[in-house]
Amino acid sequence: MSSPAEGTRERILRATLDLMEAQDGRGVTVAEIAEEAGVSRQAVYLHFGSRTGLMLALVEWVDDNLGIPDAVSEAMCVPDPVARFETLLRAAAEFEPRLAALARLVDTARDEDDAARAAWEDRMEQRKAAFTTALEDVASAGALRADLTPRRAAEIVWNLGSPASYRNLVLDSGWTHAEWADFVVDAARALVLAPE
Amino acid sequence: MSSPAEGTRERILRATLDLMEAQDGRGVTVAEIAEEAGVSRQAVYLHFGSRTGLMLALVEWVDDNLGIPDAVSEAMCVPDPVARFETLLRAAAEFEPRLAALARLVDTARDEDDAARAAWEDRMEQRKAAFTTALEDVASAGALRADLTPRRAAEIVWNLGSPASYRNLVLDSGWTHAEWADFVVDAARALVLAPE
DNA sequence: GCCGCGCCTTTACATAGTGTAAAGTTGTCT
DNA sequence: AGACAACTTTACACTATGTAAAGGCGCGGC
Repeated sequence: MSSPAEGTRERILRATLDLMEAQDGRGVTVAEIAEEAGVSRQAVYLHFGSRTGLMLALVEWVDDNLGIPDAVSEAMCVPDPVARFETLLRAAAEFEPRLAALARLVDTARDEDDAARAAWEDRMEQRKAAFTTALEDVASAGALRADLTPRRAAEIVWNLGSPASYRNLVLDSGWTHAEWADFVVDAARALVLAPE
Repeated sequence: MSSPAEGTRERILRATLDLMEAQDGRGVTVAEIAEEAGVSRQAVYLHFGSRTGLMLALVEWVDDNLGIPDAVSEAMCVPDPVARFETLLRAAAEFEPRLAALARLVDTARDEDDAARAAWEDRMEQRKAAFTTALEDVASAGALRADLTPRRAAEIVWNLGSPASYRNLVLDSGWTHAEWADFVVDAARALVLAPE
């Protein structure tokens, strides 16, 4: 992990994530990141072009290094559509804490930066798409509430498990992560699945 | 109440709100605000001390000028506790669009500014407190779900109707405001009220 | 050996926005 | 007229982002 093979680029990305988690995503400057990574400030610009470029790279890097694809493909193996959907949702909820600081940073940046905005919306869209697919199967099995389309149900579920929801309930209202994850799954069940 | 001082102060606040709504809360500078209000940049600092001070004043000003207290006290007159709670929630949902741009600005600022953070959290806390009170009456009437405290139920409801939820579903997912408001009320009913 | 090249450092500078300081202007009240 | 408050003007300090340019240094190939 921390072998000499870890290049400057990785060191910068790791330093950024570390600082963000330590400072809860607040006011992390390029100079601080460079110092934390033990490189010059210019090295950051050489690798990422700008603060925004760094953040976009970070979003991708975190996605690729947090095991999210694994968890998703594992969830896909569950045979029953309803159970599959709930497994997927729970997996998403599981990753939320690690994503929270990142979400906060990008969310702040997207107010000022169109590229960051686009990248973030793309990530969120992928998430909605994953829920939509899972919920199409749920609908085929007749287990979706009659007045909802899979897409609309996916938007409801995505909202329930979004970084914003995590922030509201865990970071700002003092819930534990486990309480929040249970709530997300229960609420999704109550709101988008057909009553039995 | 109509001294020249009040006039300038109000012009600045109105200009800030106008610019925020026009630019969706993105990158509004003190210089722009001053120009829009037709005053010097220093006048803003004379009145509000800092950008943060301006935002805090704006939050209060908007609260006092959007008719929110009226709507709340009106909701309080509904006799049945459950109907009262739902009226309160619907009133809150009704004000969300006007609050959304403001929420965005303050939400961005609170990542970097402790005073803005505190002020915003205070407002949100008041909102949760209002729901808590309403839900205590619901609980007394035996209409709250058995496994929830009024406070916890209030947090769930507040999250459902929060600026973050509005942003997720209306601004980012293309729901209409009416669809969102209906969803918030229906979801609150399903999640915190006892099944009949 | 040494040349070139990629990677990084150092230093300097341009720009934008926040916030402070201080002197000057203007209208109003007495 | 004179005092006062509100506001303007000008100037400056500071911080953060981003750009520019020149130089150091190790490493593989000739």
